Amino acid sequence: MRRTDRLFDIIQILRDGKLHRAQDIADRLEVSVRTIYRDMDTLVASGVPVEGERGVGYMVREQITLPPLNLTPAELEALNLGMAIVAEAADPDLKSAAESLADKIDAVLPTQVVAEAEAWKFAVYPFADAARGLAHMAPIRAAIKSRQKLHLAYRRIDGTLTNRTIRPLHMEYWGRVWTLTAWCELRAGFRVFRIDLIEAVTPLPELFTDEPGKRLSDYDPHS
Amino acid sequence: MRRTDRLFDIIQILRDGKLHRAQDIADRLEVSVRTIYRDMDTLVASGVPVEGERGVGYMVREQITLPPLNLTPAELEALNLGMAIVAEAADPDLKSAAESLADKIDAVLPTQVVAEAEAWKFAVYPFADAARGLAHMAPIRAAIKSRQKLHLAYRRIDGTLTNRTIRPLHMEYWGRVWTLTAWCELRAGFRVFRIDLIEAVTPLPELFTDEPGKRLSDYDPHS
DNA sequence: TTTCAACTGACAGGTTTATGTCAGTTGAAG
DNA sequence: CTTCAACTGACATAAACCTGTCAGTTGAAA
Repeated sequence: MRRTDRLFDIIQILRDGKLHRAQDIADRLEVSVRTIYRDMDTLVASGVPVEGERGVGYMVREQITLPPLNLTPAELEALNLGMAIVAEAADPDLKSAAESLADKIDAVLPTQVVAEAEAWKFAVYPFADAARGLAHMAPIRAAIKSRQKLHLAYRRIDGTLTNRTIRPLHMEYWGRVWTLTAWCELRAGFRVFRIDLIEAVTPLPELFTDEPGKRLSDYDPHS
Repeated sequence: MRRTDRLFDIIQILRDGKLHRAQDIADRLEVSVRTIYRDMDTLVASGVPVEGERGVGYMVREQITLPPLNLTPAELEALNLGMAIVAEAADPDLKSAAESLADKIDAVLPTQVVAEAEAWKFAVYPFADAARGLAHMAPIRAAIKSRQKLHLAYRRIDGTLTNRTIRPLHMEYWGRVWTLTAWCELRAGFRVFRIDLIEAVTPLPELFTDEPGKRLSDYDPHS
């Protein structure tokens, strides 16, 4: 984890909003300049808003601390996802909070609670490998909802690229990867795809209806 | 990432709820039995409910698909965290959903929306390394809220173990690590601690009040 | 057009991590 | 008490990853 530590340190150094030369950072962290350049690559790829200018140095584009985030009804989808992730946390409070949700949904959010929750803000940055494949999730989610067929370019683990037309049925999160369960028209059977291995998603004009044998409820992973 | 792929494959194999011998899994994935035993360790440590019985084989304790999760007002804290994480996603829909929250909080959640959101469920498993340090978050959060001093046993990156009494002020998430910003009584200054490097948190009976110079609003990372 | 510092590619050495092999032990069931 | 297969520890090798060095190129500003 030594490298992770250094990436974190670099963010802390840049956080002051001032200009920093790679050389100086390298000296301070006792690594070579080349390593700093590589680290900067990683940070940029991870979404940290740092900008390097030739002949000048590095500086963060915007202040790294974000305003407090709060929540809304219309984003219940996003919330559901968030809760699934939070339930993953080892923190027992958060875990049980996320797990005891089902029966209280239609209640009102008292504004008073909101003020309390402002006690902390989050400065959140995506880190590249965690985000792999997430770009496909929006069209997939939309297609599940609208019952729209999809065309997938899917790269199997052995490297083979396959093309399929599918009926998207269900997404699941497995802690490391997301999967898409679908009825595959080509193979005439249910298939589970890893979303991070999908190369391209193309929504097709064709819609699908519930047909016996092709519904999610017909899918039995035991068989 | 080859190993990650295999861990995922193992989960898929076990998912059928049937009995599997390490030997068979090893053959199928073309690795040695010993490697499978090591993988099983990792999966168990990551919270996958798999059980091995000597002389028998491996089987998952419960079905891996969970019922749909929904949300509640009382867990606004958990939600806030969840949204922070969701905002991290590259998925533009989810991102904007999470980002456009602030002004709609006091609204009601119409039950109608809820039904729609049931379109997907999540099977969520913690994976060990992501969870490091999360165990401390509950007491820290509680202490921030109740303005209670904390005693920290903190291991610096160089390995040194230090003991400090602090006023916990603020938690932040940096994509890789959580930090705790606090006023350190020992050093009489603001310090930022990485939560994953905290060895132990002990809430002290002593409370603290806002004192000029020791409040979060007095903390200026630029200085 | 010179200087500065960001940036890139290639290669080599070192460290860390993953895996296989081997030689055991353990607990349950027959 | 024998069998089965989960499990453990130790060690060696192989693969992956990280880092430094070197020899460049590029873009902006003075």
